[in-house]
Parts: sequence; structure tokens; C-alpha cells
Amino acid sequence: VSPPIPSRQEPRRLRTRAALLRAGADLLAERSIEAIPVNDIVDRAGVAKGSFFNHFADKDDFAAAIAADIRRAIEGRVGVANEGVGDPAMRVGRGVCAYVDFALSQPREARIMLRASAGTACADHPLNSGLRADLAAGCASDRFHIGGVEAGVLYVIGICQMLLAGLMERRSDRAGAVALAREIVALLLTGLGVPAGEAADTAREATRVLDDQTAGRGVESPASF
Amino acid sequence: VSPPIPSRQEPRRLRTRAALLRAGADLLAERSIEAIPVNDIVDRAGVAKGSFFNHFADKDDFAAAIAADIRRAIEGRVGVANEGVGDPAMRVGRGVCAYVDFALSQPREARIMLRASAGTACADHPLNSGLRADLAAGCASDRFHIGGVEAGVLYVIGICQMLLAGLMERRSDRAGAVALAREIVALLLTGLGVPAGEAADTAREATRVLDDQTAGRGVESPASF
DNA sequence: TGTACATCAGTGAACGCGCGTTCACTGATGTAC
DNA sequence: TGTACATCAGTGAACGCGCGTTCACTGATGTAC
Repeated sequence: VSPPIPSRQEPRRLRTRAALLRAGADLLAERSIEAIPVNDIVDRAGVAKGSFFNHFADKDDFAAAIAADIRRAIEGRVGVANEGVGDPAMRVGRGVCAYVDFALSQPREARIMLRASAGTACADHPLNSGLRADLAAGCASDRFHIGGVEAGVLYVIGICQMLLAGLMERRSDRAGAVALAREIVALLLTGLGVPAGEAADTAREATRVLDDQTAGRGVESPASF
Repeated sequence: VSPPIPSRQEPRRLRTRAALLRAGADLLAERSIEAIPVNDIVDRAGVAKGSFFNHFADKDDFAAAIAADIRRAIEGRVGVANEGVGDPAMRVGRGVCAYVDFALSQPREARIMLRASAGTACADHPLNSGLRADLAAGCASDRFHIGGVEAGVLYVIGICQMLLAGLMERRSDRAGAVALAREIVALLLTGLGVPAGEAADTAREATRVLDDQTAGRGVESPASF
């Protein structure tokens, strides 16, 4: 989020837009868009109220822009995490870890994402079609043993969302977070039919990308972060 | 929800209060309290605006009262479902089914509950202490094989919440809902370390209470529903 | 049972604050010559 | 490079709507006798 602060040379328009989006992200992490007055947004961004409407049609448009940025960022992370990975169990594990890494490095955005997608199964989400494919592949190769793919999708995203919520609430250190993620990924894979020992091994392997502080590097965040 | 409509004989005060709560539940199922004007609530309830403030200090107090009613109802359901059940796996399965039964019989309240608790791990929730005890008991008796109880709690409530969200979104018939619940409970128990065959059996047994339409009878809903 | 009265919830007009949104103006940025 | 100009984002005062909340009054309910 912080790195690509627009330089003083960049067009004024982008700087103003970025300031608004950043202020909005700060505020949206705590309350819903209906509960945030435009005044609060522009005050925090340090711009005039009128500027807000130069950039966004209304508050909902603004919230949607922020959500779209976050979605783009997390999709990129998951895609990179699974590049060249074949084993469906490892793909699922690494996908979950990509979310965890995102939550650890950008807690503000993770909180907004959770708040927005919480309580929804969002079956048509692009990310879920990837998950669906991984589950189907795992069933075909006998790596997974689940009743139906749809149930499996709900199962995985439910666990993933609650893992993120748990990480956000207990503000533990990185090591504690990684340990929690490892335990939960092991439970998740065991549920999908991977033998307990293998599940634990895969979870350990998948969560290893979280151990070093450079995790997630190489993924460009959207310009607005 | 519908059954205990306050009779015309009941004190006026209770009827007005119930009308407000019912209207609020209708509206809260669709949007957050911040996005609901008091006008909408009193219009739908068919009472004067002033009456709202005879009964509730403000909108937040109102939303809290509705949430408290729902929490009381679901806690009662889970308690009754597990009366006299000893096996931890069956207790967890029946607990999840109590939620599902609630969601099927009172979708409006279930939606509010999801919206409110979504994105939170609510570790201190009274219901979760019961779950924590069941998981600990299961570990002690070698029925479950999980790393830590805390991870197990997050795992179970994540699955449960997403199952409910899935049921709310796909408006399938009762049979389809029960089938989905059965599949997911089987995955859940398998993840906890119950052998796959036993997990499927337990899931089938636990979800049987959902098959008949009288499920959930004997549990008194709060007076306001 | 009938009547007079006390209690208290219901009513809705009124209030004023704060909100989202607008717009005429300012001034910075970049271009043409 | 210097100057004149066009473009366009930024500004913040102003607007008016709709909101949450209040309160003096109404009338229903229940009680005393």
C-alpha cells in the first residue's frame, strides 16, 4: 500500500485521487460506507469537498473503486502464488497462504475485503472459479475425496475467510499468525481427504512462503495503494 | 417468527414494540442499520415516528435489541439440539444443524445474524465456548486429531458461517439445503480427524433432524418474533 | 354494572443539524509561438 | 528561453433535502368507587 506514493512530479489529478482512496481505505477499515460522511474523507485526504465529486460520481462509486483495487491486488497475489504449481492440494494451500500474506502485509485492505465479502458465498467470484477447478482436478486425480465440488468451494472459502478474521482480531506476531495458518490449512486439507500426515506436510510447505519478510514481493499493487 | 403474533388483547405497548422489531428485522435483512431511516421502520410497522423513541433510545439501541433476540433464539436452538448428546463429533454436527435449521425456518433472522457476525471471529461468543469444550473433549477422547483448539474453533465457525451464507444465496429447496449441509458436515468432521466413513455416517445421522418439517419445534422463539 | 378519573403509550407536526451535492471562481499546469 | 494563452483540476461557500429527535397534545386502557 504505502510504497508507490505518487511523487510530487506526477500529475496533480493522480495525487488527489490517491489521497482520497487512501483516506477512504483508512475509514472503510473501521465502518461501512454509509456511516462515513464525505466530509471525513476529504478532511483526512486534505482536499476540498468538491474534489471528491471531480473523481467519483458518489459515495458508492467511491467504495466500489476501493473494493475493485483490493480485489485486483488479491487476485494478482493468488495468481503469482500458484504459478507453476501442479498438485491441487498444494495449490489450495498456497492460495490460502496468499490471502494470509495479503492480510499480514495490508491489514487495512484485508479488513475492508472481509467486511465486504463477509456473509456472502460469492459463488461467481473469479477467484472461486480457480478454486473450483483445483477441487475438480483434485477429485479427478484422487487427491481429494469430497462429495461435491460446490460443497468443497463453500468449505474452503469459509475456512479462509474465518482464518483471515481470526488473524485480524488477535493481533499476534507474524510467527503466531503463520502457525495458526499452518494448523488451519492442515485441517482444511485433511477435510478434503488428504491423509493427515500428508496434509500437515503440505501445510508446512505451503506456509513456508510466509516465513520470510519478503513474501509477496514481485507483485505490483495497484497504483492507488 | 410469525407464530406468536401478539393477540389483540395483549397490552398495546407489546404490540407496538413487536411491530417495530418485526419491521426492523425485515429491513435489517437487506441493509445495515445506518442505511435504514427511522421513517422506513415506523412506516413499515404502521406506528408513529414518536413511538419509536418511546421504546428505544436510538437506532443503535434498536438494532442491538434485534440482535439480542436473534442471539437468544439461536443459543436456545443449539442447546436443545445437543441435550443429552455425548459424542463430540455428533455434538458438533448437531450444533451446525441447529444453525441450518434456524436459517431454513427463519431466513430473515439468519441473514441479519450473518451480516452482523460476518467478518468476525467473535472468539468470546458464548456459543464458541461450548464449541471449544466439545473440541477439547474430542481431543481428549482421541475422537478428534487437531493441532490446537483455537484453530479448531475458527475452522468450525468459518465452515458454519459459509454454509449458512451458501444456503441463503442459493434459494434451493429444503432437500437440497439438507444435502449441502450433510456434505459439508462430513468434510468438517473429516478435517477434525474423524475417519471419512464415520464422518459421513455422523453427518447423515446429525442432518436427519432437518428432514422432517417439524424440526426445531419445542424451542420457544423470543416473544418478539 | 356504571361513571369519573389517572396513567401512560401513541401521535405527528416541528425543529434544526448535518449531510450529499453543486457551481462559479481560482490558480496550477502544460502548450504554442 | 520567455510570454500569452488554453485547459482543467482544485476550491469552498452555498443550498436544500432528509434525517434523528423532541414534545405538547390525544385518546386508549385500566382502576376506584
